[in-house]
Amino acid sequence: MTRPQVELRREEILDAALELFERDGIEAVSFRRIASRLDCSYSAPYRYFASKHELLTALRARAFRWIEQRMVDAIGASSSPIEQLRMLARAYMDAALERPDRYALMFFDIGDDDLDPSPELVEAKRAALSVCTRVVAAAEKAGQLSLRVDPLSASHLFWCGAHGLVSLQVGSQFVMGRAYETLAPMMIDTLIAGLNAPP
Amino acid sequence: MTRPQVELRREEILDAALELFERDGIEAVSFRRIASRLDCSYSAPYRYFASKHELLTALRARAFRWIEQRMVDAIGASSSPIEQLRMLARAYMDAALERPDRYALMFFDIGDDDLDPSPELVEAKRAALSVCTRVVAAAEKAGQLSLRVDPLSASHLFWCGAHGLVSLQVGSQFVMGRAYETLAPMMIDTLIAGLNAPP
DNA sequence: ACCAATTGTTGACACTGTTAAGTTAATAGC
DNA sequence: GCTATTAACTTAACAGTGTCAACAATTGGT
Repeated sequence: MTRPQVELRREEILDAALELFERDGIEAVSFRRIASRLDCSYSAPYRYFASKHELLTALRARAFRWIEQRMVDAIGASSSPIEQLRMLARAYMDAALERPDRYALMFFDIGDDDLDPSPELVEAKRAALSVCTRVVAAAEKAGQLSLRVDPLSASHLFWCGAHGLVSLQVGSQFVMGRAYETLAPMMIDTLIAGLNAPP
Repeated sequence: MTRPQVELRREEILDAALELFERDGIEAVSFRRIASRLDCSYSAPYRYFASKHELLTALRARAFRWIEQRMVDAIGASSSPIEQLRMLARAYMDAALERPDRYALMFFDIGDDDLDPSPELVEAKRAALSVCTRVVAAAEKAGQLSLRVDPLSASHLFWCGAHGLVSLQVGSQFVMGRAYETLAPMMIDTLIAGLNAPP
């Protein structure tokens, strides 16, 4: 039986890791468990991932591509840029709350990420953020958003606002006195209004 | 030699845990290491903390009280509520970036926090958030902030905005095209402008 | 068929959180 | 003062973990 290529094997390992993660959370992801699911020895995955950190990093890159796709799908449903912006934000937050563990994996894993920046992960993050930047720029160009600041900064504000709200909500980590459902559009609308306001 | 009270011993253990944490990060915090620092056996701390999760939770509560104090100190430097709001936000973000590991401990530890909500931690979070809420309410009462929404919701938006920005910056987790130093006041000013804008 | 490189296996090391059983020290009742 | 009780602590052990080194099997090229 011919063995699959390296890339395929990597994907197999990531598939197994993802299954474990989605089912039983981050603590269930271990080389031993992955190996038993793949019917190989616990040390075999080391041929493809130098460390657990590297494996989780690859998993995180996947998650960023996933949420990017969710945003891309969402903006396809409308043609008005300002409406696209609202739907993009909504899609981002909904995705995060739909899979809180996945979202936590993406952001709540401050390890030794400074070393070994993983080009794949950096690129996945950049691509996801750029969806937001493009829509903001389009909204400005269409005259639907008269930005006080440059489009890139503005898109950062939207991303930060959405991320802040959603990451405080994930795992109901913070008890807020107002419901997420009302705060989510409130955040986006307030940022839009603030960017439209005269300096 | 008379042994100290239970509360004191708890604090001793937390002190040791904090030292390890501040010096070598979250991975250095283990019952074994704490015990060796306290010259007791590795199992002794279990008399005071039922699990590692409980110990980390107590550490997190400490961190929330710390950042609350930073905010309280900051608002004392001014008497204009709207200026207090700006300084509070600044103090919050500065504190977070000054001690990124501590900030990560506060927020990036999605464990089994739903079970066992730890009244101490909940109260510490509530107290910290209420500093922000009070200042926002004061600014509105003083006519310096004409809120489109209720003060509690508005304070949530500020908190989320600051948290979002700062938590993407912590550990330079996200490569943004604009510097944090310019984004931080931009976020606060945009939210203020958005809240002041007519509906 | 042989060699080299890739891939997989086993054993081991040094850790970890956690529990159970046993030991010592301090305290309270009389 | 002596004892009974309880609290504090220690040791041993279990079931895991990431990681590495030595070894075996398998593959592909010539």
